[in-house]
Amino acid sequence: MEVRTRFAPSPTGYMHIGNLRTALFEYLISKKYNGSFILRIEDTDQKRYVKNSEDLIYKTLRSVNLKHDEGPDIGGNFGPYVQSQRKELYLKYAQKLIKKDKAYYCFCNKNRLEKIEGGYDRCCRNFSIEKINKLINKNTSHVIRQKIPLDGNTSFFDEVFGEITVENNDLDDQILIKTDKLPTYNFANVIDDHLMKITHVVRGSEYLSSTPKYNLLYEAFGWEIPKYVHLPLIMGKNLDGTVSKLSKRHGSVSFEDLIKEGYLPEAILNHIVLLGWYPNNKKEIFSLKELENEFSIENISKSQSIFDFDKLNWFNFEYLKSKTQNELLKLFNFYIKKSIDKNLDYKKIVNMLKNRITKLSEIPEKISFLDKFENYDVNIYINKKSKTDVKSSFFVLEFVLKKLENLDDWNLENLHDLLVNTAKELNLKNGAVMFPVRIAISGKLITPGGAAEILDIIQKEESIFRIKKSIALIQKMGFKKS
RNA sequence: GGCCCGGUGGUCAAAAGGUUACGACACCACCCUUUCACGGUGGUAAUACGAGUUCGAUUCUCGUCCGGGUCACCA
Repeated sequence: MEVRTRFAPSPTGYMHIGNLRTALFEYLISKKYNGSFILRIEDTDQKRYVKNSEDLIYKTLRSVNLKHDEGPDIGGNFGPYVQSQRKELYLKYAQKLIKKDKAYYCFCNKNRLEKIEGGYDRCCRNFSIEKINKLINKNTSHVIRQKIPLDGNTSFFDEVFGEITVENNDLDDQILIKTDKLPTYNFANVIDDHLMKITHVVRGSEYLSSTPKYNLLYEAFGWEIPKYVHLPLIMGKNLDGTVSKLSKRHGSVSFEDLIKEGYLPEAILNHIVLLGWYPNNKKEIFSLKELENEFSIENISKSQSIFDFDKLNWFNFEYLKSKTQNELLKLFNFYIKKSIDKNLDYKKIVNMLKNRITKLSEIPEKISFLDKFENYDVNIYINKKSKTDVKSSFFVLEFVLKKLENLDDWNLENLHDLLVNTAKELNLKNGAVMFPVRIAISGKLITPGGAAEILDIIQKEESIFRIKKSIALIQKMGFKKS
């Protein structure tokens, strides 16, 4: 039998990282067994519907390369793939259940329900046919509820968690069809999964406790029960140290937020696949193709995991490192433009930034000094290791300035040599020259890149200008020429 | 609170009765170095607790504790 999995997001406006991870696992399971990955939109809650969020779902799946084989946009043999377009179907099946005495009409209004303590009291469960007909003829609004057995227990087998048994007593007569005639999530899920021939129901473990009700439904219909694969939850750490289901208060937890922060889709995917699954080897960096081969249901873990931004940073850094200069140029372009107005060589900036950033959003702040030169505290010239102070720096700068003014062929190699030779000439450590020059042209104690690199990027005219300015600054603020 | 699930360093996690308890991230130190990074080397740090089963428990059983999930006309 063909393995079929489905990703069934609700169009609520953003892609939660936990949802994406579920989609990933569903995709991987289908690929692992050469099966199909189906996309189904679950829009039965008209109140929460956010317009155009289907587009966001498509866009997200595309950007992480999770291609679906069937779905609203590409069709398939089991459509329609949007639940609101399947409305009549659910009602029909619910009525079938009523005939089988596995479901019943409930006429309780919300007011009454709210007053009952301890959940629904099953007051409509045993209404006579006459009474029901009368109420329906009077157009009394109603829902359809599942008729859960009053005693006994229900077991199901989960591929990750194993056998789980609960007392039927603990299950409530959940609503199948709402007053608006649309199905609830739990009901629509069962119907659609069966009709779409889904073999593996993959979802977060928050659904573990409602799964017995699913089984009862499948049994009532006489349908084959799919394999359940419940995934351990992704958690977030709260400010007070406690943990809870990953949500907005934990920071950026939607895919699009993470992208905005400058994380790469591949890095995000790689990070979340390792949250709840582990490979048989010690490997950590996986391409999607590799995952398709190596993924296995047996290696899904049971315990929840915390979404760790440090680790994500590391993954992002690793993926950034593996990019070519051209790829980086494309990736960095937008962020460099944010803080650079001048016409500088972006390639050089990329080279300088490489290995120095973990996420793209760090770029603007890191390189703004290339564009704007601001006054600074001259005390930053004092450095033990480089054996520099304000006075020595002043001397070096004046010395180097003349040499730079005479340098015609302004390139990285020549600049580097010039500085090294200067140090030799003055009988100083390299650092004693590099350090003050770097500060003089950047105005910063810490910069990405060294003196030669920065000189090369901002070019001769600006370099000379900045050094002169720095010399003047030292004279004015700290050290009087003797 | 009832029910369900889980519990190995700060985080992710390997070890499916016998190990000096693997590895990665983070952290720290040192080396390299032109600041910061990168890179290299090394280090700190864990089986929640208590009983049992066993020659021997991280591993099996039970209890306690802790954590999480769920109890909607939301998904």
